[in-house]
Amino acid sequence: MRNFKRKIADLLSAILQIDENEIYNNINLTKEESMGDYSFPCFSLAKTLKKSPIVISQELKEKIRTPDYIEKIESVSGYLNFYLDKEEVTRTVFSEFEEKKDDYGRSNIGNNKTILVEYSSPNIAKPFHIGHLRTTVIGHALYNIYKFLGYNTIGINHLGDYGTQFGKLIEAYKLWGNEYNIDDNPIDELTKMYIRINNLCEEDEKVLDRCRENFKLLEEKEEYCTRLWEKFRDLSLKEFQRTYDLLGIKFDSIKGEAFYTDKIDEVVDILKKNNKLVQSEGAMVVDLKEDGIDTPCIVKKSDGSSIYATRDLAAIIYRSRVYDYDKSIYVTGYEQDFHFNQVFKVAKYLGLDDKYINGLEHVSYGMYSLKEGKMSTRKGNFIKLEDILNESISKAKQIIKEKNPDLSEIDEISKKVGVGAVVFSDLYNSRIKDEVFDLDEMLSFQGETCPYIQYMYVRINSILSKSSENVLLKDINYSKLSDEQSYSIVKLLYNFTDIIEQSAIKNEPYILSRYLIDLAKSYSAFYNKNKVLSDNPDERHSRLYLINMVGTVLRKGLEILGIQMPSKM
RNA sequence: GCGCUCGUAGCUCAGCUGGAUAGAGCGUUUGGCUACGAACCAAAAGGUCAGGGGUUCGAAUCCCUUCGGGCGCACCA
Repeated sequence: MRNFKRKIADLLSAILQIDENEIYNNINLTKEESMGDYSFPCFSLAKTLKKSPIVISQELKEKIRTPDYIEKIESVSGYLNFYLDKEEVTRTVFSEFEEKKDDYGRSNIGNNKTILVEYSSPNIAKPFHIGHLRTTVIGHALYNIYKFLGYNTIGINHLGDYGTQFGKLIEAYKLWGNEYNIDDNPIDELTKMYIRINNLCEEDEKVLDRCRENFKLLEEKEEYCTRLWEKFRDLSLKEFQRTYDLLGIKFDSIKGEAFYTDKIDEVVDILKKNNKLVQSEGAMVVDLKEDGIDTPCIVKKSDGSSIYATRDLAAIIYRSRVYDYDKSIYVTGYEQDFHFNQVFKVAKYLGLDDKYINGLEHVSYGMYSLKEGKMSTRKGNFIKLEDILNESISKAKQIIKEKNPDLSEIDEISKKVGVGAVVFSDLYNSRIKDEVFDLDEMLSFQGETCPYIQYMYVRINSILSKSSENVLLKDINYSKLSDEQSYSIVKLLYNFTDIIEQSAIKNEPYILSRYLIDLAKSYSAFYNKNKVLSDNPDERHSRLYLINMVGTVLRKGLEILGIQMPSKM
């Protein structure tokens, strides 16, 4: 059994006659190595036991028969500190790795439950800009995290391929179609048209009405509009694919909002049947006052066409039937908090099993802004993601040429390093933080960055290939790994599964990112203090095994974040 | 106006369900390549945790309040 904290909780529970889970929750990891591995604060017991915390901890210490996995127990000013036996911990970690190797850290707590991850979801005919970076990389990382935990995971790209915006584009094409060459350079040209039509709409309300009318025609499958829409869609998808290829992302399902067009009638029917649909200012809405939301949710606009929310509701019904999901998360910016709040409330009235409703979760993240201000496609104020990735790749290439001119496969490696740097920088902070786009910071290769992790891995690799020894578990002398640097690596490795689980519980990939930095850092400190290829065979074997583990976890960890590990750089 | 959210070192951010002296990276200063890759390591300086109350043995963390930033509040997505 690997859970030392649990063991300590059981130990204390037996003596104190307190529920072991309560004790388990009160046991902390210590802050510093000098205070041991785990600590149990005795302050809350003072009242019931009518003794001072200091006395309690001292008495506890005397009552506990120190088990063999614990080196010593100390009572320090009201805390009971447990020092685990380092060899025992190391042995536990090593034997687990020996058994699982590349699957070290993988678990099956997901129990094959189905989880849907909706992410990326760019808008057709608009540039794939850095604003889409977050949903794309956070979603992809969560997708991999859940998969690693044994969930049946489905990645969904819910394209923004519908809505009034297409009415606008169709109108623009009608007006100026012959002025733009959308076949050669689709997104750029369509964007220009989009900006131009938006300006016209602002000047002239009648143009906006014609745009809405176009969308209504599209929804009614009118031939001209549909054909045009299909063309825009195909051209855009082809262009987006280049970015997805750079990022190495594939989806299990790519369906746009348009896919749900013929499914919105059912939504309307169900809501009607459940007496939830009311007329308001010409539109069909669901009143949500009872649910604590003042603004009603529009299901049909006054012209009878559908709206974002309607299509999301249709998607919920569809996905419950097709995937029978247990959980369904939506990775979008927090400006959509209100929207999803509404949709999830309305979803309660669709007559679906509670499981589908309770499984809905909006995973939101902060905004990207430019130094010049907010990004806006309409104002032409954006930076294309593809450009950033390519810039990072060429920067990586330049550095590699400088530092390692003889390296072969330089293009492949530059791609891994360059793309990794951008992706990682976006996965390094908690989702909710707003970010001001800073190219220098994003393309930084020093300090807490992806290239730092990759660099540590590459150095591990180079040591491993220098020694051709195949170290077996029986060759290891655990006493050679009790120094501060080695043991702090062991403790980090011990935590790997827990870190992945935490990332999933909070839907926060940064927990994993920061862990990988910690591990890389602690490897670097170890490396500077210990010679791996020591003349002493016991030392050499033990260290080789240890650094092989570090390398494996670093590689696996980055892979889960959606980043490739180079073997040289 | 109402709702949500954020405010920690010069900058960018961690700080787990409240626990011991608030931590990293960048930047600044200093030292380290005749040990396996210096995209590295070691060390120093740098904080009234936005302000004020409260709960608690104990608060950056929980509650209230003020201030400041961001986002949202029906026919866009």
